[in-house]
Amino acid sequence: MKYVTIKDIAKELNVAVSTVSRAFNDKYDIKPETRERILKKASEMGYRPNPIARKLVQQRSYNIGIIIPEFENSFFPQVIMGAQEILYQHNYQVLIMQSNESIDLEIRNAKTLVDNMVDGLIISLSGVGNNLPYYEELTEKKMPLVFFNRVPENIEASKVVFDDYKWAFFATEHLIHQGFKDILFISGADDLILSKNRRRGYDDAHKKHRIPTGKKINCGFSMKDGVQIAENLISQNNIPKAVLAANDACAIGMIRVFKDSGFKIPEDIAIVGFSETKMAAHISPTLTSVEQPTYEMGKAAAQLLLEQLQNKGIHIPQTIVLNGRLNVRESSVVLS
Amino acid sequence: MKYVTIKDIAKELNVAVSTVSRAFNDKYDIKPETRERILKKASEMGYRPNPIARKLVQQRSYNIGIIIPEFENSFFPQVIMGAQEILYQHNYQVLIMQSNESIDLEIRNAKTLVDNMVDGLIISLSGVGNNLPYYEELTEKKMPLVFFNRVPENIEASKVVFDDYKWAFFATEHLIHQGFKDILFISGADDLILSKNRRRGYDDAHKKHRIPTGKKINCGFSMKDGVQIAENLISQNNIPKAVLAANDACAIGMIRVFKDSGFKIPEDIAIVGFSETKMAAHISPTLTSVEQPTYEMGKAAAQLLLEQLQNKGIHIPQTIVLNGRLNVRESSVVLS
DNA sequence: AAAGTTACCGGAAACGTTTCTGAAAACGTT
DNA sequence: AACGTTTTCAGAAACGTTTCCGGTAACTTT
Repeated sequence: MKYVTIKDIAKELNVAVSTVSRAFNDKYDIKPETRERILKKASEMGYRPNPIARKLVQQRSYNIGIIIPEFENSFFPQVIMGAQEILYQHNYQVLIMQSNESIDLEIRNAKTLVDNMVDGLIISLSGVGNNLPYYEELTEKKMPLVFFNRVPENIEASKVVFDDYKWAFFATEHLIHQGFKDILFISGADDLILSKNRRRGYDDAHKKHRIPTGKKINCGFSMKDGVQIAENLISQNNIPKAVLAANDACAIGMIRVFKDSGFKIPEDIAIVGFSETKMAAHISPTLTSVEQPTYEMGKAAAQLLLEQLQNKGIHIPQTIVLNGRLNVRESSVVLS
Repeated sequence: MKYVTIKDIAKELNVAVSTVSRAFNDKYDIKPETRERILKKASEMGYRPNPIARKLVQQRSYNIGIIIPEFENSFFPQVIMGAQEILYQHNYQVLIMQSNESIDLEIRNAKTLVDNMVDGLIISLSGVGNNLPYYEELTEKKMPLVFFNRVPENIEASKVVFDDYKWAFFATEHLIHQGFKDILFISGADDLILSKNRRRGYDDAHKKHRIPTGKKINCGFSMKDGVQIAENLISQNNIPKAVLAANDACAIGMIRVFKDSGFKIPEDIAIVGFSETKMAAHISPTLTSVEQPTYEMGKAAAQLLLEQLQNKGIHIPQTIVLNGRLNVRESSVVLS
């Protein structure tokens, strides 16, 4: 590829490169006529400024990096759309990288983005481990950082989270109200705050209603995980009365296995999902699920980042907690 | 952010910057000992090479841009995963941008990526329009380009496509075999080759079995589109016996509307989807759908791009056609 | 021991910008 | 007409690399 540069224009018009540069950055002194002349010639020649060169001298890129664990579930894509909407409005470009649920890849992604001089980073963790020291380092170096959804516990950075405690509590209580006693709790890796909060919600709902809690299992957030767990339960002949699943994908995986094995849902086993996907309303039985404001989450994260970008230096980490909703459907309601 | 540079290392060790550079690019002459010395010091100081500076001088970035129309359906994310796998192996980074089904945004995305000196571009079109001249321009300027899935017709570039003709034909024939006559055809915008091919397949299947074709409708690829169409059909009281939908999202949207309105599927209306998603097997009724090798598509696109990157200059555009499979499920089979 | 090779490294230019410094030109003031 | 101000621009340094060119020192060869 051959690019037209500022020098080409300068030569063509017998002006200095600095003058051409000024024409494009109207904050400097330049006669309106020469400015017009340059802009006209530039567009004739098909000139486009080279952001790489600009980054190098300005030491900033107008790029924001977003790192997500996966994009098989529509959750993260939706968050990204929300963030993009806000960031585009402020002339930031968005670079997306996905870590495939691997902490190592996550760090590599973060480093590549930092090396490429992104002005800030929006991150959802693939897990908790040796990535945290690196993020500590970044905050010390004043790199603007916002975590969302899967956030670390002890890092001083802005965060956008969902009120997992509250809605795990409500979802559990809903199952209890429906008369279910032996409720299996499934959540993501134990070191995610998200999992801890849900677990507390689950526990407290049981406490409130003075019934003993059921079994607890950690797993990932994919359909495969749900399938795996359901198969294990069946082979151990240890079937709970109800399940609070890690997310919809997990729930749907379980539903399929149980249905295939002849269990009736919700009569034999009730199921509640999390992070409602579009599918919840379409599968059979329709799935009760906790709905999360994905789009809003992206917007909020972007806004927190913009704040940091604007007040360079002084920055008080904030945590925004978003509310949700429990959509009750067939998978958890026994008509009697 | 303060970065450690090659100069800092040079000063620290009393060597020239060129020597430090050589230490990192082992193709040059450098004494193994000094090389070790430099590498050791560099890692002590936490040096990381600045890709921006490197891009500027090398006029290449080791970045590949991928542009997709949307990522609500899992189709595109899966393709990306496939492409990433190959590209990572060859030390390329992947930058993902999504056009939100807008041609204008698509061009803006392409331009941003080109400005950022990506070495190549993998693209799936949001539509056909004034984006094509720009892609023509890019091919003339020797920018390596690979289109996939939604590809342009008259551009000399490598392409990876699905055998839409064949599988639209088979899917239609399947419906005919099941005894359905009045088959509605739904596909994406008419200017996509993909739509034309499917339409031909649909037409030819009818020709083969000597029955007249049904109505044809163009729409987008989202669930909303399916909902919209189904509602229209119902309000016009013009219900076909079967539907070949643009994709699973569209099919699922229709299924919901029809079910809510009291229609029985497949008895009252049979439905076949396209680009099978994970959901096909989980909704009720389970959805007959044409399965596409998404992951393979990404890999193939990446490989075609790598070829271009390697044989700089001479490059014969290739088109890879991938095969698929029809997964027959409840939504199209009437048990009698 | 002189000449020719080779191994290693320093210096500097280059990539395409921005931005600082200072100078010329135009203008206004007395 | 001399001076001060303002406007407009040219020149050059800088950002962090790579890479070309040339030079010195060491080693081979005769």
